[in-house]
Amino acid sequence: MAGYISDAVIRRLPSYYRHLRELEQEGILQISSQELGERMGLTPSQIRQDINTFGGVGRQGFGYQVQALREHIRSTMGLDREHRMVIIGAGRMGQAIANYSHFARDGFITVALFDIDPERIRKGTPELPVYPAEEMEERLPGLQADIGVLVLPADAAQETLELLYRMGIRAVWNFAPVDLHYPRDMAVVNMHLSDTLHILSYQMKHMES
Amino acid sequence: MAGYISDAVIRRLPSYYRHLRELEQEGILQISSQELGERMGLTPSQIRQDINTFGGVGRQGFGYQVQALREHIRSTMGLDREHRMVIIGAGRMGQAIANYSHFARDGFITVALFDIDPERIRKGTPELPVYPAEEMEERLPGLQADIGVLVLPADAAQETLELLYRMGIRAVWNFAPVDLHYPRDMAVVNMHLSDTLHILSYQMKHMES
DNA sequence: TAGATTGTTAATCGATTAACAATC
DNA sequence: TAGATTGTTAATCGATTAACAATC
Repeated sequence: MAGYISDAVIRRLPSYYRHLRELEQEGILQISSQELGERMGLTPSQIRQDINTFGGVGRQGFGYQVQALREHIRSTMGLDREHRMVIIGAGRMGQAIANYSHFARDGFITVALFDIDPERIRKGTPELPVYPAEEMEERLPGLQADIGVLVLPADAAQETLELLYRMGIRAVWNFAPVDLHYPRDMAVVNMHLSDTLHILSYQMKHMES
Repeated sequence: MAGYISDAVIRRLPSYYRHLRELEQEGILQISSQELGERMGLTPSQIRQDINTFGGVGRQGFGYQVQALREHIRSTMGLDREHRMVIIGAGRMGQAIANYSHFARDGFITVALFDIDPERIRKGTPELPVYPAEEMEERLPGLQADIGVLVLPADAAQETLELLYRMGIRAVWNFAPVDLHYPRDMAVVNMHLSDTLHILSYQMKHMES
């Protein structure tokens, strides 16, 4: 009976995971909330609160075991199993995502891409096939994918999400610059590239020179 | 004298901008906080609070003028001027960012890429040159760039940021999976792809099936 | 044991929501 | 004018920080 974890904490989970992985690589075995806080830019108090909400494993007087904590967060995030992605849109960005090795390291493997452009379809390889978008219905069942990645024009995103849903896919990683509507039993996270660039622009403009 | 805008509001600015642009394309001239809230998934109350903190321009009894509001947000975010980006790392992802047309539409143009791989350097074109990383110091002044985009391995990101800073660049868009340290007169936003994928994984695992 | 650091409760802070008077 | 909807103040909610007793 894992307790409720607030959204704010969930958004920090990947950061914890990343920093603990770094610590592990540096050969650091245990760390206090004080030190971890300094590295992550959080207060020690918040570190302890966070770790407790997701079932932390600290030890008074010593701190936290780096490896144990990382393993715990890893399984909390469901990274202890493999995820199979299909990418809809095989342009430069779609191909870049398909080939980005960091995802594979965490168990996210791309099993296929889809596109409407014959040129892009021709560029598929046996390991990373690019199928015609019109074959999605017939191909998806065999691919056993659980994540759909939308890397296509904004106006095609909504209908594609709906098709993925009908085909049983319940998770979408959306790179199209639109906010999608989706059923409650679906998980969607957005990767709005332009949005973060716009925030950067804002910060540049309002900098304490 | 533009008042203080909280971080929470700043993070929503791009979303306002995106939705207002959509409304404009649909030919909608004015909208109430009620309707805009429905589209954006926010309460009318929050819409009004937000718009007021960034100097909104509503009219009692009618609502907000779509175009005027969009223009206002556009200039608030500093999108009324051109930004010149240099991309450090010309792999698939770096090239995908360089060629992503949406950024250009908002005035973010890529003026050059840098890389250490001769193969990638050779693939540069006159419009999108890929220079050797070792030439950064000599080339950057002439490029007149104001944004550095880091699309390189995590262990090279920090030193590259520092080099960019020395060369006068005060804004960094970071795709490397590390948290960087930077001076207070620098703006950095992170695009941690893996982080959002991990959040998706969490949500898949904890779904109300 | 004594010292250090967690786990946890209480206090504070900030952001969101509700309510309603102002006004177009 | 009457109706609608904003602008803004007050109430609520949630997240962060502070404090300290528990305990390794």
